[in-house]
Amino acid sequence: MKNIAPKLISLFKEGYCTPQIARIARKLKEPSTTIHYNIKKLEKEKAIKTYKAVFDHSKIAEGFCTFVLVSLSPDEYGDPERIGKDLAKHAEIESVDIITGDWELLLKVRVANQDDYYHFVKTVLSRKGIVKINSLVSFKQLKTEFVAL
Amino acid sequence: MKNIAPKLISLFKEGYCTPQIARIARKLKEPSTTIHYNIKKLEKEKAIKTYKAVFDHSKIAEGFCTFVLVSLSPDEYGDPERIGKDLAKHAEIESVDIITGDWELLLKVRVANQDDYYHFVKTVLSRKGIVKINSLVSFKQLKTEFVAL
DNA sequence: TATATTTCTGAATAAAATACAAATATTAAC
DNA sequence: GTTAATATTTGTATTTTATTCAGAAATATA
Repeated sequence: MKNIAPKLISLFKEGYCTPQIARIARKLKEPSTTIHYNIKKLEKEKAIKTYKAVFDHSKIAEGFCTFVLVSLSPDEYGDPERIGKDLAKHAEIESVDIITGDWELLLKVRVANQDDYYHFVKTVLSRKGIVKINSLVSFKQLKTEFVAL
Repeated sequence: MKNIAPKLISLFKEGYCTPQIARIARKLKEPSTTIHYNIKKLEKEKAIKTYKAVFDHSKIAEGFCTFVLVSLSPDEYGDPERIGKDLAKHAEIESVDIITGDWELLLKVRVANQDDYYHFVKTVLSRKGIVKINSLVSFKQLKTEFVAL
């Protein structure tokens, strides 16, 4: 057994997909070359960043989803981007936003279960620069990445 | 001029994309039929929900992004799913989660600017069932949908 | 060990994407 | 308002890719 699925999931999270030009052409009742031209234009303008898969995370061992409000220490406060970009490297983190209000960062995190989340907090979020976090656990997701579930 | 881009964006938000089997096969150095088999299996298991595009939202008139904490009225409190599913229908809403803690719902919203957001709050979020909201505005997005920006 | 089931893979086929050239439409300059 | 430059649309030809299918190999089950 080659166990290809995990490699596919990893590739599909960020890309390795492509538009279905012929299908779109049929749907919009336009020539496929016209659709092709317009898609390439959007790509050239960098309006489209990538094409990717959306998963049912409960089926790929990522059933536990949380939003994490992060408070930074005074010395990092002025440059949340540095820590944010560092956190963004982790595969468990779906999104990183620098936000207004009482907290500096908002993360969306996906792991398999509560144990794994505890481990994630201990190893990734317990670090210099982060002084406090507040985890909002998602009981149920009704929509993700513009896709209704 | 046919103005095809908006239609493409609309289709690409939820689907109309497909895996690049040949490219993945080259990358993983496996026969393309093997890759094909494994992808179809993931699809059959419903682990993959869809294939879609990820946009640079600032380039498609969705530059203003907020996270909205929502508090429901006591009569809706027991069934946040009803309101949540209703909200999920709106194209401006990227995600809807039912969460733990002081708030019942967490929305991720994308519109063009602050004016449009004000309009969105007035028309979509000012409704029976929602008693209070708290908007966290995203200054800068470092990662979205697992894609670094 | 025998048997069923799943996974892998090459060969043949069907479908789709892309490159190209020409026609049409839009915009800008004067 | 005319002309020139630029952008968009679209058909044809070509290249690339996905898909089907049958059988082999591996794995699981009895």
